Amino acid sequence: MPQREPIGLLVVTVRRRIKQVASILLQGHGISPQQFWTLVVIARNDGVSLRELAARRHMDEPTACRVVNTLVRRRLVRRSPDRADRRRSRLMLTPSGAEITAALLPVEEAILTAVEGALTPAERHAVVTGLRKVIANLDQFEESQAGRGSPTAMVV
Amino acid sequence: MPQREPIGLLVVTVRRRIKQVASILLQGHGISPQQFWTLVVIARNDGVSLRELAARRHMDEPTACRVVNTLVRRRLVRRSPDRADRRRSRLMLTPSGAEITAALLPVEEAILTAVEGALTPAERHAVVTGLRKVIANLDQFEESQAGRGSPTAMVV
DNA sequence: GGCGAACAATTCGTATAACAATTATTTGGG
DNA sequence: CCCAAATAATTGTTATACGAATTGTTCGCC
Repeated sequence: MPQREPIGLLVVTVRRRIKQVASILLQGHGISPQQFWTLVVIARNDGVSLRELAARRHMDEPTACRVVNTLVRRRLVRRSPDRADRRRSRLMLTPSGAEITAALLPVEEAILTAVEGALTPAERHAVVTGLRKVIANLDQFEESQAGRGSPTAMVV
Repeated sequence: MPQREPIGLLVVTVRRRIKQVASILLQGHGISPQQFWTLVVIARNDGVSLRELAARRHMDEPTACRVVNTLVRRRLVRRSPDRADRRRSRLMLTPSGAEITAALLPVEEAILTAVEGALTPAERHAVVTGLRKVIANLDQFEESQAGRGSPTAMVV
């Protein structure tokens, strides 16, 4: 009905639908969507740091840390200490993790198709560039609002 | 700079940024983004049912119910029994709720500008129609996968 | 070499939101 | 008229994710 449906609401809906589709496709695998995406990133980037993992999935580090914890507990992922930097640990799949993930890679493709399959390349491009512009605008807004309430703030 | 960044990831980022901007703009008002959106819907649709409220913000009913609970507890919203149907209750702002919401309506406008302000009408239209297409495609996929008891087909 | 800033990972608390199941009420068919 | 199905609201449980603060480590710089 609403002709002027805000982009924000559409975005919320898209996100929920993707998660639902992922849940359906993952049924019977004993893997949650969150765990699934984490496994895929590690499979494609063997030895990533937690930071990189979080950045690639656009989630924050505490969240990534907790998913990794559960995956480590389930023996699907292991942390290997980084010799060059002892703060860092490198994430990699265990053999059983690699096995499960290999079986799940088609799921990733299916999700991508379910999301973007109906768009022509031009439509897809328009959506991507549009959303990037939205993100840039929101970032700019946040920067312009930064530092409010700070006693040392003097810049207008 | 991934050239083929999936729409799913962009959507996640947009959503988080919107929430962050809303949080910034709501600082000092003692209102969470979730509560804010709920108040705005009730202000614009006096006497809505919980169902309508949930549909308008694209959240499910239990979630809406809980937000309403906290708003009722804070004396910003009240439930008025519907005489025609005793299952239903009509949601409306209390005087203090109306006062607060009136002060917050500019915030809604600011958020909309922060999100969509950088887009030309054509860009905006491309994003909206593209995302609608994505949602339709995901819905279709879910239906084609039916066989699971999830009749929760809410509004689109 | 050592000290303070920056950084990686983590823990903690909490907000948000979905699905499942329950309760109370209304409605429609026989 | 009454019972079965549908409906509106709710509670219960769980997944997901963010912000703040902590800990251990490295780096910049004098």
